[in-house]
Amino acid sequence: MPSATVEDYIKHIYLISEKRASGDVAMGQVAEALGVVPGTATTMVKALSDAGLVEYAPRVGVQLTEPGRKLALHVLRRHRLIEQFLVEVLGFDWSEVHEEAEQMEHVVSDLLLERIDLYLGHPTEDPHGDPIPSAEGELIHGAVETLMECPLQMKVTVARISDQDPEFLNFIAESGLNPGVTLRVKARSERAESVDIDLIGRGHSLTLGKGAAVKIQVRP
Amino acid sequence: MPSATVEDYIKHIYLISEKRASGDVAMGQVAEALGVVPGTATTMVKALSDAGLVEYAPRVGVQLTEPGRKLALHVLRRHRLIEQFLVEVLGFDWSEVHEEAEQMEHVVSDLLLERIDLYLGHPTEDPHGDPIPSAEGELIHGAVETLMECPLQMKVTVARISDQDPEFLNFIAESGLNPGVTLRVKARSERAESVDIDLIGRGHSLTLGKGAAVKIQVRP
DNA sequence: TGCCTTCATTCGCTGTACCTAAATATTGAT
DNA sequence: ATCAATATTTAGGTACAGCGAATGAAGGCA
Repeated sequence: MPSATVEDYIKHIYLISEKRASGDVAMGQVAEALGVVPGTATTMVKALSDAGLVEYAPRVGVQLTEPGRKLALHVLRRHRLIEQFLVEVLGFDWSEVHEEAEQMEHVVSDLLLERIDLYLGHPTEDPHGDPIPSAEGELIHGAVETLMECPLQMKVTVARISDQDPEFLNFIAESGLNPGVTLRVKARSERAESVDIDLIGRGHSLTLGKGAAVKIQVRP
Repeated sequence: MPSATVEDYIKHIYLISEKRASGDVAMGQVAEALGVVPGTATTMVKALSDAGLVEYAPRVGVQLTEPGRKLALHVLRRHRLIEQFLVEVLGFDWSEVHEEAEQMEHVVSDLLLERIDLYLGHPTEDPHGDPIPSAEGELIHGAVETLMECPLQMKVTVARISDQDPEFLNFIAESGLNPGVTLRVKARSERAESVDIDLIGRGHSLTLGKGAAVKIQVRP
């Protein structure tokens, strides 16, 4: 069984490459995501390569192999199902479940995971709107755009908040921007790096900076 | 925060000394319980001693200090609440929860633990009848006797099964000896090392060997 | 009494995962 | 085309938790 460290590396490499869309993930990114110095990441990634979980090209970057991708999705499934369970069943706030799930994802057995999945009725998304991979390693992620990209004036629904920082998530909740809420982007200013949005139903509007807006993903 | 290894050592030292009632726990027992070679146990116990969790007398044995006892009870609380949760909420069989809890007990936060406790309505016993220590480190264990000690013919209730082996627990369940069941010891044979018991209500009786009988604890 | 078995301890070594510091390669700017 | 800044790799070192073998103490028994 892979160690918790190996699972963390694979998971983060997956998450970065999912975001960046380009083939290779730079070692600097890996080190940064894992909170280790670059040298540590290099050593570890070489070990992952020996284990057949990644393909590693020195001074170019790293890329998951098929077994690596399978493992990443499995870890993500554990993480997201745990988060959903903590919120739905044990009354946790969505802003406080990430750290807890981060620990638990490395110890829950497949048996427990499937019981959780069953108990929750096979959910497809976690509390942040992130898709939950199936037990077979399939992942259906609806086409989403950030608030910086979506068409102006169109009625859209918040699908996903791509950040796990409790502070930020609390801010989102206080602003009424939880997944499921519908809104419209009224205006966008490139030079001010801000967007004006209108919360439909709620009748009030607010302005977000670019940094926050790119973390909020919506679908039509 | 203590490592999972430290928690395991402290927990097992507590469990052994609880059973044996004598002051010191021999190093051999510790090594055996942890599944390590004696040398490893010696090294680790010395480290625990430096950390103030145990009192260690070379060639005599080891004993928990007050902080050590606190930690042991805290770990046991985690373990037993998790077991109870898995059985009560997620429909696990009591014979299959031990291994799962063994892993989870090292990662659940205090916050999560108290939510579980609340969800279950502050249970005082786990599925095996083992008492659950309070958050403050108190442990109330009702006076119990094994089937080898309790008075003959007296109506007693199964309180606790002191074994975590799934095979044995399945046997207990199949025999209808789960905690809560009432029975009467009809006869005991010292030379055959066996006891005849009568399941009250169920109307049928069975014979157990000493090895099994000492693991079944009852109260009047 | 002295030996022998049992149990415990010490010692040297392994693997994992991390670090710092130094060396080297790449890239972008002049 | 060269050089400075940035990124990456190598080298050497630490802590933890384990193993196996050699060594040491303690009690039982001839």
